[in-house]
Amino acid sequence: MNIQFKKGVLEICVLSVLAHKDCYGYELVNDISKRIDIAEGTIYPLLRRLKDEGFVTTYLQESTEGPPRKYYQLTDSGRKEEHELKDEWMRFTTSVNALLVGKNDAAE
Amino acid sequence: MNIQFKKGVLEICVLSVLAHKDCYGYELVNDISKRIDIAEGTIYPLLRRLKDEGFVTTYLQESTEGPPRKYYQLTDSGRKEEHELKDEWMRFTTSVNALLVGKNDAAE
DNA sequence: AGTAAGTATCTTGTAATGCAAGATACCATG
DNA sequence: CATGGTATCTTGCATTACAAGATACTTACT
Repeated sequence: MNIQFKKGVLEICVLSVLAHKDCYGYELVNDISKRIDIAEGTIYPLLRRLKDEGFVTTYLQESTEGPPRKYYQLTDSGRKEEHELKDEWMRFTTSVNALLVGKNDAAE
Repeated sequence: MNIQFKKGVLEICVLSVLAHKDCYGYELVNDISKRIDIAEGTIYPLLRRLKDEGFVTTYLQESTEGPPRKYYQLTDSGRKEEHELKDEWMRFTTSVNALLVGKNDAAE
């Protein structure tokens, strides 16, 4: 899969999944990987950025299956960001698709 | 507009426009800019890459409106690449959109 | 005890690409 | 001769995804 396509998009995917339920990093990797390849080396720095920017908060929860899990939860700001990014993504893909099908009138 | 979204996508846009007609760089910037912002500092290095990879060839043509124009023309390899990248882009956006609307059954 | 495998988090360094800003140069108009 | 539109190109920076590895907890097998 083209790595470049994912730039910026994985962030929306993470926010979108978190909009439905709190998740820990490892869980996000598994959930998102069903549709789009994503590596652990990608998700953890991304989650740190989201936290630094105030889009998520975290809480620890013990697990019987391994070390404690760090759950990520959307803030109000995160919910807003998720909405705005999704809108922007839709507008962007619409523009790109219009270009790709050649509806570029213009050229007389 | 989110710069990250464009990563890898502008390449398809350029190939797609060139699939319809030969263009020079400045013309590509103007054509594509109608739908998606693209800077000259982006297009020229991109066109150089496409040429280095054998996806396009070039020829010069004089202009009465300024310096000579360097036209870019798709090769067979370029046409193939355009087709493959477009397919990959369609598959990618389909996957992302499925994730964004939350059809992630899985979570029981 | 020791080892392996699954679960879970995190860091470091590298690669790729878009952009701002600038340099260069041709042509027309004032 | 200065300005602005046309046209090409380069340098250095910012961002993001990833491979590869380190760490550590739990279970299960030997």
